[in-house]
Amino acid sequence: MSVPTPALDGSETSARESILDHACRLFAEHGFSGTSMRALARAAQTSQGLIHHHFGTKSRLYKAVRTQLIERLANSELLRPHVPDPGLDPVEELSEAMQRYADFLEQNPEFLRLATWARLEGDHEPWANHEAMLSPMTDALHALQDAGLLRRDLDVNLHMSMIGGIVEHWVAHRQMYAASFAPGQSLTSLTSRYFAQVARVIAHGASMSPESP
Amino acid sequence: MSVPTPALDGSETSARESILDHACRLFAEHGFSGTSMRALARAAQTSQGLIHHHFGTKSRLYKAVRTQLIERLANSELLRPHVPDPGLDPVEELSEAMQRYADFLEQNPEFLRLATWARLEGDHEPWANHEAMLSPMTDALHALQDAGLLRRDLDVNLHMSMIGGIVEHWVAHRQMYAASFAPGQSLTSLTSRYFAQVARVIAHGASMSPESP
DNA sequence: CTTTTGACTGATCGATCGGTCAGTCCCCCC
DNA sequence: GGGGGGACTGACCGATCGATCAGTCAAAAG
Repeated sequence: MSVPTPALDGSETSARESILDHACRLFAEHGFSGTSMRALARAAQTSQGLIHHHFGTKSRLYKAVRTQLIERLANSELLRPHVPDPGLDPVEELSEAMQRYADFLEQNPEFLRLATWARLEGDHEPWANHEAMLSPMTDALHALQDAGLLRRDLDVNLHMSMIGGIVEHWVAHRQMYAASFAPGQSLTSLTSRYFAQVARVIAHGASMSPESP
Repeated sequence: MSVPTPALDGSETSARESILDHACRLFAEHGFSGTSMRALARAAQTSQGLIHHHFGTKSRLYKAVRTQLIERLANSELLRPHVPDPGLDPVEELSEAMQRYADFLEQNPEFLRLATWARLEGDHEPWANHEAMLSPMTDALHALQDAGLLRRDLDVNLHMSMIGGIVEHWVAHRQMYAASFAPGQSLTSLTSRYFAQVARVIAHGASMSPESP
């Protein structure tokens, strides 16, 4: 157990970590049943037996990949408390929050893909502690309600689901959308245009409306 | 070619159609690489050789499934022009439009799943004629803009992407969301609550605002 | 009748799958 | 020096993969 070949001051990646990284990439790319242990061994430049030596079965390796990914998320700056710029417009604030989430998903593309594979493949294992992950965001929305910046007749959980869904859906489908109605255009500029418009609509629609029913 | 065993007045499904239907179900359930020809033959109560006799390779069968699904979509009531209820509030109108889309996706669960599998598996074949599919909806949104019911500074394509993304994301993730923050609650009632709230926010935020910038 | 055509089956192919295992190597401890 | 333990390899196992093929059978064509 413990660290295999006590790690050369951690500067060099061990074979175990290399396997884990390549497994993450391949599982995200081709899914569980689409990734073979032989292909993984070839990618990680090791033998197939060594993978079983370190992780046992393919399913256990898959769980190890998921566990590592959850840890990466827990330590990411995405979940660190965010101090909002006080001089920022609520619309810009929402737009930048969505952009931050989108940036994280872009820079960690395995996240969305692996979560989607898992959902399709009926993997109902605990992917992450959703409540702990989302609670800071729900707290922030509740604070907005208390501050009179968010309509009180809105269910915070549903509102957060909507915003998160918009971001995830865009990141997953942006290439298709860009090719469909903005060919040749920069993907990042289209993305910022998208979030700016979405934030404008949502922030206006969800703010304390001047016309109360 | 033509019809295998001229079809008993079409009342009984031929073996070929049975294979196609079961293939659609299995591909949607387990994906392309997760579905074996043997499992399909077992499900369709036929032999593996017959599948190859009718469809050639597994890939060709997959394409046949997709083609059949596209035809089903083209003939569905979803793409038939919808006459809006003139006495309906814009918020209710939007809410019901989203609910209609969600109902279609619920009643044809293979659609969303197969499209998601295809996207993950890097299937860049033409899934459907997107422009033809979405043009009636973009036309409707343009009409709303001309009628002064939709802000003119909104890109119609982006707005439609947002609404469609919200619906698709909800249908795909509703069980997870329901289990997360509404356990034991009816899924349909939560869904209608969700679309009602989302429509309220979007319709207010996207309508000609009393406060113009 | 005979011939032909196409749906259909079951056995079988080579390749690849996940997983196992004996054996080698090398570092560490006594 | 010697022995124990974990990293690591390559050959190998039975099972399953997609695909093929000879052959059966019934209906249509001649």
